[in-house]
Amino acid sequence: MPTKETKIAELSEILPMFISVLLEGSDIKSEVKLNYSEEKTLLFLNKHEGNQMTDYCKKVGLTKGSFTSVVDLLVNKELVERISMCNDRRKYALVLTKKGKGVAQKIDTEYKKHISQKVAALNDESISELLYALEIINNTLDMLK
Amino acid sequence: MPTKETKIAELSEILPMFISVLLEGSDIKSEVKLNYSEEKTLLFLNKHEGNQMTDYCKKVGLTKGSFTSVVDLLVNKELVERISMCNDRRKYALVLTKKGKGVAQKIDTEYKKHISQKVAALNDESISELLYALEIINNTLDMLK
DNA sequence: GGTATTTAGTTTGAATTATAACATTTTGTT
DNA sequence: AACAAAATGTTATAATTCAAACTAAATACC
Repeated sequence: MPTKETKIAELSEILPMFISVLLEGSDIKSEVKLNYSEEKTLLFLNKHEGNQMTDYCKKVGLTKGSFTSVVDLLVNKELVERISMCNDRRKYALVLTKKGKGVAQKIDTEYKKHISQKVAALNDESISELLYALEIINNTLDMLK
Repeated sequence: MPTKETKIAELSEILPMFISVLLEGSDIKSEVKLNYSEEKTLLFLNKHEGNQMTDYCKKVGLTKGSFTSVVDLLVNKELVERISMCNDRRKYALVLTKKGKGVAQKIDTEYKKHISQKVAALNDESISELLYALEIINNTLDMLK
C-alpha cells in the first residue's frame, strides 16, 4: 500500500510530459527569432520587470551561468537591458526596452491563445478542475520554497 | 476579468519551477554516474519495460534524436538493451539488464525518499491536496493527448 | 505488384544548458 | 578595521539537447 508521498513522487514524474503536451504545436512567431528560454524570460518580464537576475533565473529554471547567456541574447537583440540596482553593485535589474515590451506582449498574447486552444479540448468541468489543480500547485510551491 | 483559460496559461508557467523545487537537492548516487534523462529513462523502465523507444522518448520528454543518445549511454553502461520487437524490424523494445534492474530500483527508492522528504515540509491537508492536484493533472493529460 | 506515403530510429552539426572556477561586492564576526 | 564567509553575476569548457536530413522498413493506394 503506497503512501501519499509515494504516489506524489510517481505522479510528479509525468509533469514534464504534461508541460510538453501543453506546449506542443505552439509556434509563436515574432519579428525576432527567440528560443524557449528567451520567450519565458520575456513572459516573466512582461508580468513584472525590474527584479534581479537571480529571480528570473529561478523562474525560467536555468542555472545562473546559462541564464547569463540567455540575457546576453536578449540584450543583443535589444529587447532587454541590464540596469544597475539599488546600492548593491553586484546586482543587475532586468527591464524591457520599448521594442522588448512590444515583443513580450505579443508573446504573452499568443501564448495564452495557444493554451486556450489546447484547453478547449476539455469540457467545462475538466477546465475548472485543471485550474483548481494548478492553483493548489502554485500554493504548494509557495510553501515549499 | 481573465478567463479560466487565461489563468490556466499563467499558472502553468510555474510548473517548471515547481519541478525544480521538488527535485533540488536530490543527489542520487549509484554505482554508475547518470544524468537526469538517464535516470528518468530508468525510472520509467522500472515501472514497465518492453515498450518501444518512441513511448519512453515521449515520457522522458526528449526528441527522438536526443533519446537515441540517452539510450546509447545506457547501453554502453550495460544497464539497458535494445531487443528487436514483434515482426516490425524498425522497432526496438527497451529492457533492463540485470545490472540495470538493480540500479533502476535503487534510483526509484531514492527518488521516492527524496520527494517524501520534500513533501514532509507540508502539513497533512496540504499533502492530500497536492496529491489530488497531481491526480487531476494526470487525468487531464490523458484527455489531452 | 508497384509506387508513394508514413513510421521508427539514427546521424550530423548547431544550439542550448550545466558545471565549476572565477572576479567582485557585500555581510558577518571579531 | 580586518579578515572570513556568503552572495551576485560572468567566463570557459564540457555535456546535453534540438532540428533536419537520412536509412530502412511497413503501410496505403492505385
